[in-house]
Amino acid sequence: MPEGHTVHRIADEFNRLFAGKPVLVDSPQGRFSDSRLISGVKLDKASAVGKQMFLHFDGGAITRIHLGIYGKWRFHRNGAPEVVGQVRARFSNGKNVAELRGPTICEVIDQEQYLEVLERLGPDPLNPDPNGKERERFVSRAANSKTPIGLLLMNQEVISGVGNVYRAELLFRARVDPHRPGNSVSTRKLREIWNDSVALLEVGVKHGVMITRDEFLDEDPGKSDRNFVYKREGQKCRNCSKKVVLEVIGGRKLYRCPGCQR
DNA sequence: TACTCATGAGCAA
DNA sequence: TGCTCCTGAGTAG
Repeated sequence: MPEGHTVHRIADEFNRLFAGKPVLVDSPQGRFSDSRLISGVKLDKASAVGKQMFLHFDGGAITRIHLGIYGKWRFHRNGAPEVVGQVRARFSNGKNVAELRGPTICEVIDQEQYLEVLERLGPDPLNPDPNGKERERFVSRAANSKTPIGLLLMNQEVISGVGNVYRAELLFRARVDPHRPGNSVSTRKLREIWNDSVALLEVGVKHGVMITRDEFLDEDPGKSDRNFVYKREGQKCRNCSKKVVLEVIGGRKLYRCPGCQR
């Protein structure tokens, strides 16, 4: 499930399995011809910003990967199995293998292009923010926009790493109507949303699933009990018993409680 | 087996 | 706003 927490977990796994050694890279499907530029080169480290992962290779080349809605990674820790299906890219060091399927973006870029990508991305709640500067970047961008807060949270230039599930859950937890323009939400409330996103995404990194109900933050209760409103249209709100509604905003499904989020 | 849907985002109109 | 990219899981029959 590729919201930001997944991408950070994958970057961590890449660092564990591949960092510090040469990596062989190929493209069984043939659609990642840039693989020849990095195959056999040492991987310095993997990093993640929002929903994008970057593999930094010795010599400066960087592989940028964005899973999009379909993309998936599969890791094998005991050698390379036979390729099954459409594998865009395969990373291997003899012992460990990572297979990438269906990404929106898989390309090799240079330092300059890397900085351009970072420039466009908003603050990531999962990255260190010792002085609160990243939080204030988010607050400032949201508080100066007339765009509905429900759309702002999906905009990776405003906050990176939040997707459709966390968007719905963060707004429910903050009791904010997704239709409210960003500039009508108090900065105090925006800070609360940011702080909550940090907490929830960290739980997501820990468990590998998106748990948003306080009573289950330490243990996954299973798919049907993890969330307040996401994919619960027509069911009773867990807080006020009104029925959760589903509407489409910006082409994406938005779940909210009409009782709690006025 | 066939069909529908999805955690994303760029682009044209 | 709607279309498109592209893959796989879930579901209906």
